[in-house]
Amino acid sequence: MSIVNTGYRAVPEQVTLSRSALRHADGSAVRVLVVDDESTLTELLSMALRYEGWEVRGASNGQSAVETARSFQPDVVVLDMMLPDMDGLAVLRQMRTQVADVPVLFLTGKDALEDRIAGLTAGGDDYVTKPFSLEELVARLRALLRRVGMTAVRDDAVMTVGDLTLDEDSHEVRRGGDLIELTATEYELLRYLMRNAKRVLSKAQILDRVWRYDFGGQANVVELYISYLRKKIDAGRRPMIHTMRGVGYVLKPAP
Amino acid sequence: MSIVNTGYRAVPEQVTLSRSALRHADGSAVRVLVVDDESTLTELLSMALRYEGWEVRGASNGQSAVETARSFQPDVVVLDMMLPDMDGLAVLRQMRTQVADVPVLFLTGKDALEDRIAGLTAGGDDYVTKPFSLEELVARLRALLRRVGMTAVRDDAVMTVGDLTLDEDSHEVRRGGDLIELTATEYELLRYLMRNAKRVLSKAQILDRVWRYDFGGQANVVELYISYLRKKIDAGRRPMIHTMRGVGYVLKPAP
DNA sequence: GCAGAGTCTCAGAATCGTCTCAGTGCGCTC
DNA sequence: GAGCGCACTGAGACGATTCTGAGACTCTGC
Repeated sequence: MSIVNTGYRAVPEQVTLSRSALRHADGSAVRVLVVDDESTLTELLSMALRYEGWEVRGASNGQSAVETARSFQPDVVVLDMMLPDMDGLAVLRQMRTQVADVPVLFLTGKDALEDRIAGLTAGGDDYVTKPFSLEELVARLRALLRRVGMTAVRDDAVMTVGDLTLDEDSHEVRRGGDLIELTATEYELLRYLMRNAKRVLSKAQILDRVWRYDFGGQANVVELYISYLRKKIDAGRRPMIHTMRGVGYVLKPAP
Repeated sequence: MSIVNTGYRAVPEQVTLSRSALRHADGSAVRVLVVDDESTLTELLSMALRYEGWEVRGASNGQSAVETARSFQPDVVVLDMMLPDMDGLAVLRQMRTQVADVPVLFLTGKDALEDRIAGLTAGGDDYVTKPFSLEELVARLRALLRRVGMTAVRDDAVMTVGDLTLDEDSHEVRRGGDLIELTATEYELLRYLMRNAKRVLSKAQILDRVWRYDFGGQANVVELYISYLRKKIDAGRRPMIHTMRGVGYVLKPAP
């Protein structure tokens, strides 16, 4: 895990996000199969998804991916298109013979090859390009699971905190009825804050989840984007975003 | 233990805080593995954590850390990033092969090296920078354990003493429903007092637990912060913070 | 290739938190 | 009841953190 960087000092943090996991009707945890040959990425993903409360299994090549799919019977698969032994589409095809209709989230490199997977989203699958942010990846997975009807405990496309709502399907954000336009980064930051409403999040945590895993820039982007969000969401209203000096930020319903 | 600080004379102290330890369902104590090559720090930590009622094992290098992890099967690990033989992340990886999913609290030096650990909080692990205060470290450990579902005897994110409540997730403090804003130091001091409600704490004890272990300043900071806290918590109410002249302070429910 | 939007860096300004110092008050002991 | 210490608190210095404006750079769509 020599992945990322940037300079945040540790800061008193709550790392207590025991989030209520998305579940099967019978109460067992969601099962995710992660297939990637970069072991650091697989580790990072596994940790993040376990943290999400899900059960994770990993595979580093197409061969074992197919085998694991058979025995593990995952609810969703994260699949790198670039595997050493097999083409991603071949893996997909074989995997579907083992687990009919599993939704798949493809990981693709930057540009190129886009055409190879164009058409895939038509089948309900989806893809993200590397490097991605963990929040983005998790959001996509949740969307896939939602689509397959893994409705689960109160997992809705619409999130609400006080008079603030965020619709994951339409990307629409409203505060007290007013539509608010956000850029992609602002949106991701807000979603993360909302998913963890009333919980203090350190800048390090925010950076780790909302920014791409290879982000190497200045740490104060977080402050910057918090200030953008405030202008759009809190302007002229009871503030919902609060600074906890030396600790981090919290979003909570205005009193 | 030539670590610590400043000029409080030894003073009649209660060293009897047999606090109800966070436990496994079966009643056995929480197991913590502390890995650091500075033996003074390891000792300081071990004492503090045993005092917490936990079972502690120490290791001074990566090699033995991994071995100890295997045999000891800790519930949580405190791991210095700077070890003589191995990189902290390498230790983490090997340790995880021995004890799947143990949460880890990393210790890092000031800045620098930060790059090696960015991304870690994403998986639910956490870190503190040296020099830290013992209360902060313990709070983080408790948060990690809480997250892993080591729920145990009444260990909640919300603490209550009389009509005073403190929420460790949101950092929210209320007295009789009124929200009270505290600075970071005030908050830590209050948490310590609440964790030891009805117990007299000497200024030396408070200094040792709430201030960083290298604090070298004037001893009357404690008095100062107690007075800040009184203004915010006791103002105009039945006082909860009491001075025991020549002994220390107690926090207890207003009668 | 140009315009516009979005993202990020940098640096200065504003704000806030921490701690020291010193004076005052108050309780305890004799 | 007097005197001595301990405790409390106001003022202010200092340092750290956070905020924000200006601008560079990148990417996209036309």
